Amino acid sequence: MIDSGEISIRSRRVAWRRSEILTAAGRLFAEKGYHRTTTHDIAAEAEVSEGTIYNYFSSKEDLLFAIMENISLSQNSGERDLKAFPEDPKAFFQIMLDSRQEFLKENRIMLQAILSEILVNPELRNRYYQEIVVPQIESMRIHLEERSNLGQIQLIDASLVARILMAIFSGLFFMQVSGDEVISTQWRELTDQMMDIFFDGVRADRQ
Amino acid sequence: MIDSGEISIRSRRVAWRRSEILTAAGRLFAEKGYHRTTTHDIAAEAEVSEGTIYNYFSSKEDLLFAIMENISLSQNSGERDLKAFPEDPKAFFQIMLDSRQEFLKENRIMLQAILSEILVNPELRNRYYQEIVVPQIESMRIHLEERSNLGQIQLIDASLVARILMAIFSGLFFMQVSGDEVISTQWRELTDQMMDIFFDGVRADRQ
Amino acid sequence: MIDSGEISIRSRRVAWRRSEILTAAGRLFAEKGYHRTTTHDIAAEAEVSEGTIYNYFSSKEDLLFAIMENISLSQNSGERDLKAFPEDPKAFFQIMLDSRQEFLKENRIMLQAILSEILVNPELRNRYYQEIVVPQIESMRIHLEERSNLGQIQLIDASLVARILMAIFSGLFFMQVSGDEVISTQWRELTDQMMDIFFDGVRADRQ
Amino acid sequence: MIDSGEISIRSRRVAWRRSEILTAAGRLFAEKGYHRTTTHDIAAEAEVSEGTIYNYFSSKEDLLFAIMENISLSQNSGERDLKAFPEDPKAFFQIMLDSRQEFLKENRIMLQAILSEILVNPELRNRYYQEIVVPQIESMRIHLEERSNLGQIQLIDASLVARILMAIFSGLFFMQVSGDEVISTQWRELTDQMMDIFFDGVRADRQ
DNA sequence: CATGAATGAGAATTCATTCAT
DNA sequence: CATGAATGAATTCTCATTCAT
Repeated sequence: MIDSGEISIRSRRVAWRRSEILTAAGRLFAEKGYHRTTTHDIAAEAEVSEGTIYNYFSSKEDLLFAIMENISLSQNSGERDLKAFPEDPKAFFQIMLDSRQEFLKENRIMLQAILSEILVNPELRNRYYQEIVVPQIESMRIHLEERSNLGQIQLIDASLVARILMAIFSGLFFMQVSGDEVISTQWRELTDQMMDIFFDGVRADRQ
Repeated sequence: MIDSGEISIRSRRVAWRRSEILTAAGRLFAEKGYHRTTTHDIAAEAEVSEGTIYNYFSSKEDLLFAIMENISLSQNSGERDLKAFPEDPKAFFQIMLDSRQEFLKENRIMLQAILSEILVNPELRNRYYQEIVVPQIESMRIHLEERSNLGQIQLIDASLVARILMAIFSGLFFMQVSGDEVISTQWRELTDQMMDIFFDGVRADRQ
Repeated sequence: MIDSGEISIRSRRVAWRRSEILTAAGRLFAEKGYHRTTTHDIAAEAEVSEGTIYNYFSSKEDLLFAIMENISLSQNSGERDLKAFPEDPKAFFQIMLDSRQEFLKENRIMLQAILSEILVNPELRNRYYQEIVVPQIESMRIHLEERSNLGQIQLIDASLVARILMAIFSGLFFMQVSGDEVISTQWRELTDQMMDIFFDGVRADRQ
Repeated sequence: MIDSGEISIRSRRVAWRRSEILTAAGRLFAEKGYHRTTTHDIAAEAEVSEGTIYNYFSSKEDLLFAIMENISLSQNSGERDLKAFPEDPKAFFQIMLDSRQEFLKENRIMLQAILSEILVNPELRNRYYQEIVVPQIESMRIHLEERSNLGQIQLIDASLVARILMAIFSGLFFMQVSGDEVISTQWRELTDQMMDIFFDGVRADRQ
């Protein structure tokens, strides 16, 4: 009993330390990039010694992978919410957009931290594509097909449309990270118009 | 005569060396990222000595900025082609998409090389946003407004729609770089559907 | 107990390492000059790795400043001895000369190490002038004025005479460093005559 | 005839270029020290190409030796003036002091440039001692002995007194270079008092 | 587990010198 | 002789990682 109690306390402390370090690393990676962040910086930010980092992570790169895993997990948990919102397709997409923007806002730090590395680290890139991008495309495709089957929308290849939507999401994120402030300040108008176009197009001679 | 001949030969060699080094750097940056590429690597790839690099660029980071400038320039020269294509709006956007995809394909190396750094290097990010993103959004907005004035399309805020289109472009690029192969292999179908949606929307109950 | 013991051992080792590195640097700087001494040399001489140097000093130049501080400190501690010797002015100056020659002999390495840099490093030069030269002139001036007030010597401007004496000291040191061996081998005779001249002058037709 | 004319012009240009480079080097060495001055700097200051420097000097260090030779020469030419001033010993030393201060002022750049290196470059130091210090001590000693033989002054060991005087000269120079401004601004008063002391001493109870 | 001093393998950058033109 | 591009060895400094305490 005493033992298990101690173990529990200890393991809780261990888990806490681990996440403390991870958060510190993510914060710094996002701020100045993976390569410009030193283990010394991380130790200072997490208020532990450099040696301690290596009791929880096998290497600096391991921190990146752990961050990725974190994102992957919260991504999936965020995804669940969507299952609940049905009926009006336009409203549905609006909510989906908002939910995703919300997610990006909450995880901006972590995402920005690893996006940079994804582009140049093949291992990480592959994990990202398999664990994040593919599931999202797939889940989007299924949604689209359901809507299509319900006769709410018409589309030829759901897989391609899913990719278009994904492109919009990542593109919007990337532009925000690059410094565009219009997107977030005029988010409501932007998504409204996007939905209008998505459902009705921009054609002028439309009845 | 002799003099101008010598000068010409020398300055041509100088220009050639510079671009040789820049290409080598871009190639390596794209391959393994800016930070994992050493000046030693670049020198070897460009078949010059390390010291020579510093006769042409003041620092390793300066190479990044030079690459950015290169992109910015070829971006603008690519842009000129578009001015020529008028009339049918759908055809116009198709051509624009193709032209951009072409550009991305040709400059993928260089773009991938700096995109990664853009996310974590504020100076570079700002230059990218100001020199590449802003002009593109602006030129897109103007196109859209012209079309709108001609009564070919209807839109509420051209500036927002321009951003949506830009988001699609960068998103498509980002996904391709991340490993998605569907986008490039099914490029024709994808853009066709995208244009259909953009002009007519996905609404099922449309006449 | 254990803790404080560990800390004490560790901090003692740290202090020792620091001075070990500093001594090694001083030795080499004196031997072949600041610029011809590499951090590699210093590490070898101090029997540590190059990296370790940077755990104790922020840069190679910082080693110079630390050496300067060392001199400044031992200079001041040497100065205290002088307060004790009163009465006969000639004896007093003799002792002062000896004490200073002693100091120079003991700190020759360190002094020679930085004298060279003082001439070309404005920052260091300023520190040297403010921390070493000015206090010495000042303390000398005060001595001279006391003696003058006691009626033991007569002088017009103590501040100028202090400078003359300082010039003699540094000049004697400089000449010794430059290779003159007569000064140190005939030190006793030299100071005797110097004192004779200082008190009675060289005029022949003196009674 | 034509040939010798050309040669003469050429050799004059050669000599001019050489001294141009030497002056530029001296200026820069004095300003920021030998090691902090690059051949690139010197070339720019002398308005020639880096390669040209090596047509006149075999190495960067050779420039130092050439500067030393320059000083040595102007030192000796300066010395000649002194031969002319006889009679009153006090006036003689005054003039000597002034003449030397004048020399230091004129050659400060060059002197400061190499003094720093003298302290850490054994080869240079030896040349300096043999070519500058020894002749000066010697010439001083001879003067002193002549005066002594004339019964104008009384001294025990002229060689030691010569060294004391030399120490004063170099000490005064060193202090000026170190930042002391009192010496040069109050030069007249300082030398007056120094001469008073040198001839009559500071003893108070003197008749 | 926690610490942080020590490590040493690089990394970017500099610079005196050479040499083809 | 003049040039200045090219060189590459040398140098300072960094930093992820280890390990004795």
